Amino acid sequence: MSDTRLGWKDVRDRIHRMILTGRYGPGDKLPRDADIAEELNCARSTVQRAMQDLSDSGLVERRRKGGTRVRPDPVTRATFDISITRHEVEQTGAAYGYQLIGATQEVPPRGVQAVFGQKIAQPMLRVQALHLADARPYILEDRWICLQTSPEILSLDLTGISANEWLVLNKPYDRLDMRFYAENADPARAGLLGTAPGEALLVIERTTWIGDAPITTVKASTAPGYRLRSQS
Amino acid sequence: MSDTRLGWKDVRDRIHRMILTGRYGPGDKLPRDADIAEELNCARSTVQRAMQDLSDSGLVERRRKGGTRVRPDPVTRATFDISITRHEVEQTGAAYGYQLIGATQEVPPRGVQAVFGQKIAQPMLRVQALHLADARPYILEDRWICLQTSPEILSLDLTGISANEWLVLNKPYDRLDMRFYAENADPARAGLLGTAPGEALLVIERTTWIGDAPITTVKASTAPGYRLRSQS
DNA sequence: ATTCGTAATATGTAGCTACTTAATATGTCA
DNA sequence: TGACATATTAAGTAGCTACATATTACGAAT
Repeated sequence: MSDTRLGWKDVRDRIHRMILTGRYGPGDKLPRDADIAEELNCARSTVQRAMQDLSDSGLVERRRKGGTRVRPDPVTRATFDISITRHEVEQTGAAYGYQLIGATQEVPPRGVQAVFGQKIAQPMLRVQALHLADARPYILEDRWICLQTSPEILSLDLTGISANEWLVLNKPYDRLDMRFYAENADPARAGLLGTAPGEALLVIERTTWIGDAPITTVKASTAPGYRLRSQS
Repeated sequence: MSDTRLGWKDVRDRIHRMILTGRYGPGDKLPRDADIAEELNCARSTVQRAMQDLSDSGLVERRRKGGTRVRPDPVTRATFDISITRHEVEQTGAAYGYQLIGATQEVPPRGVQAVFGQKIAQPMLRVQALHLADARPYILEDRWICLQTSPEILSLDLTGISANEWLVLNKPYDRLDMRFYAENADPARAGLLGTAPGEALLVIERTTWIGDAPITTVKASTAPGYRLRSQS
């Protein structure tokens, strides 16, 4: 049929195109892997890999015995890469700056206790810091670090290394939870970010866990104009 | 060694844990797949699948001949599922409402022409609509639809079906570009969203393409309080 | 030394077999 | 008719072989 055999990406694209062109619509059932394999003259494992990929990207749903069908409620799945803030700044060609505002041991407020699912209030390390790009405020982070899982943080000089960077390199997480929302700058944050109070800020909240134990939660308020773009 | 053989997810978790515990740190080179396979008494293909997964999630980097190494610049990869707005609303248990504000043929402004990479200014269909949750404003969308790729949209009654939904079901895309940012509500949007001018709004911009041809671009201004959460 | 071609090597892919697992369908018995 | 055990089905996983491909490493020629 063809001089070159089909790779699993070819198979994936082929099925993808069939869905795109309406050959199969939302909710429709696709043939069994084995039949597609025969049709395309390739191995079932090739179709299986192709289908896995389509399933991962949210285009189809696969169930044992039930077969494969086009998702009736199509989702657009977007992925974002969030790297260490220093690298993010340096990648734009700007000079990175870091400024520690404060590091204190406090009992976290209700909201922070809630995201951690804590019952009893335990003191945590609160680190507030400002990331700069070409000496201009870039991201203001308000971070709470669990001292049970990261006691070593207390012996660190946080004026030199950002807690962000140290944690990413030394405390890899298991589970991650992210929230995005917009918030008006209060006077305090406006001052630190060098903007006017009331300015709309994109806020990125991240909480990381290792097993059931929380590691840290950050509220990163980005400077006005900050944009997050999806990969691919 | 064990009564049950290791699956590729077991292998993945095992390597993941080795990185978590510091057995291998950022930048470190991992053993060859074949060696790991022998070490764990499983097939190379099993290790390969495990490694692929770790690579996909941004934890390790793999290069032919170069081997596998822990990413020196770890990224946290977050995925978001964006579904049809109606489904999103209904899933919260709220009643969905849709209100068409206007549909006109216009030549798009510079900014829209730019995201589409258009050289010559061609008229497009502009659809402005409001999505409601329990009769309260939820998302205000300002959409531009390319008439070259979707001429059928002109014969639709957009008071009944949202352009959002029709496009997702009928014009699947090839490529997607997303931007997130925060913006202060201008008086017009504030009125439509039932909030005060200046309020911080989370804005989600999406542009979809089929091949090289643009399909649509939307600027979705979410009502205050809107939050986006990452999956898993 | 520098350049360039070639060999060596680790991952990537395809194909096959065999078996497992989850979900559906069916058939039996009350 | 309904409930429950059992068979069937289609995807999921593991193992193996063989070959492809991308890079690095090395060695020869200039």
